[in-house]
Amino acid sequence: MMVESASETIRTTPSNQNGVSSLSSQSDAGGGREGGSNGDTNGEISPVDLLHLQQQQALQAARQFLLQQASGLNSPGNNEVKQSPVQVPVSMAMMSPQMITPQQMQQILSPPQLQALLQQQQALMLQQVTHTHTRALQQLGSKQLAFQQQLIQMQQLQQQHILNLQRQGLVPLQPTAAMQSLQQAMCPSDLQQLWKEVSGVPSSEEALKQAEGLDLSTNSSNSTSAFPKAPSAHIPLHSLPNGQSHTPKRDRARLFEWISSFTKADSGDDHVPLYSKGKSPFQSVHEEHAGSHPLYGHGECKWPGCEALCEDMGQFIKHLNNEHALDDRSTAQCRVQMQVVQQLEIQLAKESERLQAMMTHLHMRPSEPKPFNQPLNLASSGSLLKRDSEGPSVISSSSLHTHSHSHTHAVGPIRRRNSDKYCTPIASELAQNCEFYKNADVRPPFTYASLIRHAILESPDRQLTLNEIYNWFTRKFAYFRRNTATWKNAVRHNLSLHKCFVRVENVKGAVWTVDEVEYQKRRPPKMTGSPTLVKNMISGLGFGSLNASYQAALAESSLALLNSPPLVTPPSAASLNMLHVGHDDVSSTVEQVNSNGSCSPTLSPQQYSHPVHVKEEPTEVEEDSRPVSLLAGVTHSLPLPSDERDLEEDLPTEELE
DNA sequence: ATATGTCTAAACAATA
DNA sequence: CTATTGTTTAGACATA
Repeated sequence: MMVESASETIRTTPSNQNGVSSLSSQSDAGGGREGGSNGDTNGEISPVDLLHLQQQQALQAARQFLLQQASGLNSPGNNEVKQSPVQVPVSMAMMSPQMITPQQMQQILSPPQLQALLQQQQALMLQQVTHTHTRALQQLGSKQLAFQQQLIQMQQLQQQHILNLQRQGLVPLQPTAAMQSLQQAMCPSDLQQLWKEVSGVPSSEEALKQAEGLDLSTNSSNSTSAFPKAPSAHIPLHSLPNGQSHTPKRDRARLFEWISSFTKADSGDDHVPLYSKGKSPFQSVHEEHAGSHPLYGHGECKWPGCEALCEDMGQFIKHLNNEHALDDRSTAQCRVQMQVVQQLEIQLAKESERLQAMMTHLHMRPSEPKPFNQPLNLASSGSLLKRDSEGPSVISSSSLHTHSHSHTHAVGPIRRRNSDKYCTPIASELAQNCEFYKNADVRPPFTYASLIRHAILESPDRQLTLNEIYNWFTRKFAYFRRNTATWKNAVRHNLSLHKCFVRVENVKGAVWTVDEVEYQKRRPPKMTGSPTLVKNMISGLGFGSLNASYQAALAESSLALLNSPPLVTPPSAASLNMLHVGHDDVSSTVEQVNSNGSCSPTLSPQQYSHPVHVKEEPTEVEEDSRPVSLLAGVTHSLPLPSDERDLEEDLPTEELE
């Protein structure tokens, strides 16, 4: 009862900094609702309606923009503006400083590109001016109108991005009255006319569907197009040896798998709780150039910041393989692009939220389905999820796609380094994607046992009551906010079943602790790190078919592989481990080294000396001698991915929302 | 074919 | 008495 209410609280609390949760969570599975609620019934459009429509259009435009960012593809026709050479800089502008540092930026962007950024700024201003003629739009065909409108909205978004950039001091301050000028340029009557015409074209819902169709098709056809940043797909750049272009074969293979894992376009089955292998075929970067290529357009390479001229596809392919091979730089750029997309998603969410706030302020009812803020809150986006009616819900591929963008890194900066306290793969994975799991209705790729262990180890005293464990689950994972009976039973089952969980009588009741020795003993799934397996696990996280457990174990394995800190396992050894050693070998290697290197809390000497058999005879754990505190301090020296850690350094330990 | 590990479901007892 | 907590068993899956 208490638990239920707790989880309910979490569910309805805006627990992410995107702030969309609380708003969009109200949306139900109202796919059935047909638009129409825009209130343009009698040809009369209130200012509020206009506002709303405008926002919708903006969001739609943003979404399209986003899709193009994601795909890097020139959709035929109408996107000269969006696909201007300054595309990357503009996108970069949207990144928060936490996302990408100026240094990174300079590494990735050539000086000319940075300059282009400034030019973009100028160009935008010019465009804004040109749009003072929006009246003329009325004479245009409706489709053109719609497009123009999208452009306008897009520019609004871009302006905001520029603003962000300015905030970072990356761009000299310039007048950014874009929105105002735009809105001033159009008197209400203009707008009315415009919106009428626009709304005559594709409804926003239709547009959304189209967009999603595009999304999907893009996703499935371009391996480089979408970077769902599958929860565990994180390959720390620093894990690559030296920042050199030379990349050991194995690592190359790893990178390749990582990248191709993004191609997964699997539509989840219903009823399957568990992450399973991506069932989509392995789509390689090489398979997709059947005449066109998302990275090739207008005779030039569309790789962010490249623009190399290529006469034909063949030449482009050659260029692609030569210049954008699988190396650190390319991977870095991939990540950047990933973050670009994520930032766009965030922006989208913010716009959605703003819309909601505006509507609320104007005493509008929460109003009609807002397709655009759905993607950010998949856990409750009924229209995107198959759910509720059939037990465990699974994110549909489209939502997955979006989702992965929006949440994975959406909150990158907010990641809690607290979770990195323990050098386990699950810890770093959770640390990196905690927001993702918190908001996405995706089952985490870990076994119950490992989750429980993590929960316990994460607690200050390394002990939790059952209820606290429950709460941890619901707090950290949207997935565990449903079907409580099932997973709670599983939790209890695991607690009882595994020797590694030790029940300890406490003053205020019983708490559960972890016997790390037992835990380490416990599971040596001899997974021989099959690259394919790993890839599948990564790409298939959480979606698709059944079989939970093993896949979870495998997922953990793959995580161990992918997250194993390079400092601990030297490149050569790492690659060896990767392919020939069981995952636990890797992780335990890590942890052992860590413990030797005085950094692993989990395998500290204290732990080893800790009584193991408490189950039969509950031993009293002396609260004073808890090894925890002593270990906690060490965590900062973890040889973990530094670029990630830096960002988390100054954050409070636990953010509870 | 077997062992292992996991998940789910369920029955049941003890406790708050 | 009810709800929670904890234990145990059993079946299903998947892989080594």
